Amino acid sequence: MKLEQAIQSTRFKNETHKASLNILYTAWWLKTTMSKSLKEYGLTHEQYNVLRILKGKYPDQMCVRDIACRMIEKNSNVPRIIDRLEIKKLVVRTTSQLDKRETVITITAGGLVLLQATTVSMETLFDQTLELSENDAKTLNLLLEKVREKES
Amino acid sequence: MKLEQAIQSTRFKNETHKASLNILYTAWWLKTTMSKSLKEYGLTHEQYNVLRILKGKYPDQMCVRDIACRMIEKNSNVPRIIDRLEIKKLVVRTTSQLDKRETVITITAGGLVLLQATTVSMETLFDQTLELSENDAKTLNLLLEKVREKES
DNA sequence: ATTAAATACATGTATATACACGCAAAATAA
DNA sequence: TTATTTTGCGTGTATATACATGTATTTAAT
Repeated sequence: MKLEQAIQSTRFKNETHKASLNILYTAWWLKTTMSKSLKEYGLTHEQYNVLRILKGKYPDQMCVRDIACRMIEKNSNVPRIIDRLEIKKLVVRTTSQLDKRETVITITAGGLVLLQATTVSMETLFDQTLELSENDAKTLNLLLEKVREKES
Repeated sequence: MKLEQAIQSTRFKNETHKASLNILYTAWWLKTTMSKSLKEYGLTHEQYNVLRILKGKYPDQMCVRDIACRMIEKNSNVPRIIDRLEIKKLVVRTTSQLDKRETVITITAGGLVLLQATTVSMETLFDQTLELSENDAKTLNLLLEKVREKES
């Protein structure tokens, strides 16, 4: 679907303005599409992101700050996402003995199993849903980084 | 900043996978950047979106459903966003006489003035922050629509 | 005409986002 | 060593997101 149909608007100041709305809309669409699959595993988008980050360092533990700075959405309230993962026994919280201010998080065996299944489902989704050639994707990545060039 | 630095990850399955994360991160960045400016006017991202939609039809009124289907994020809870705009006297709610189920919304004179100032600020932000040529933006728009080709 | 179904909106719940504040521990300065 | 600042995390508040449910009104079916 074209952006014009999606948000029922045809008046854009210029192509850059349209691109901004297009990025926001595409991200919403992508998040929604992913969330539908994640729901089958009882995970939210943010919970999945935290589990993936933990797996990236596994079997090492990570503190909350390290997880937070790797999140896609930087203002995520990581302690509260961990609360929910802990209730589901997907991660374990411990106080660091080296620095007692730090809470260190470990993904559990159950967390790893669930994550593995979920990741397969996500990769299938990307392969089957995103109609991008490797070259198109490369161009897209370059352009998105241009958008953020003046990143603060 | 490159995506790799932003989310401190270098392991992407392929360029398409990286592009997905890049879209999500860029949208977050864009929303955050806009929100900083919007805050000066006491508006959130979603409130600004609703006001712009209302102005697009002004002086006509719009019902909640019409506003909702024009939102960038489709699952927005429009009645509650309108609650907050109404408190700030930026919009007025009335029950439609033609169909008493419908609530019709009108942007107020105050709403129009605030929106005008905010829109100028947003356009300045786009012009000064987004480093995209008209051609780059066009390519980006094409690629994003390719991403959503299999939109449900 | 009466009943059933659909529609438009409001409201409730759980989670997330954005941001502020507070506490305890650690690092630094005096 | 003591005092000050910084850091890491938890928690609180307002708003938003995602979804389910409730209520009134309209439309359609019988």
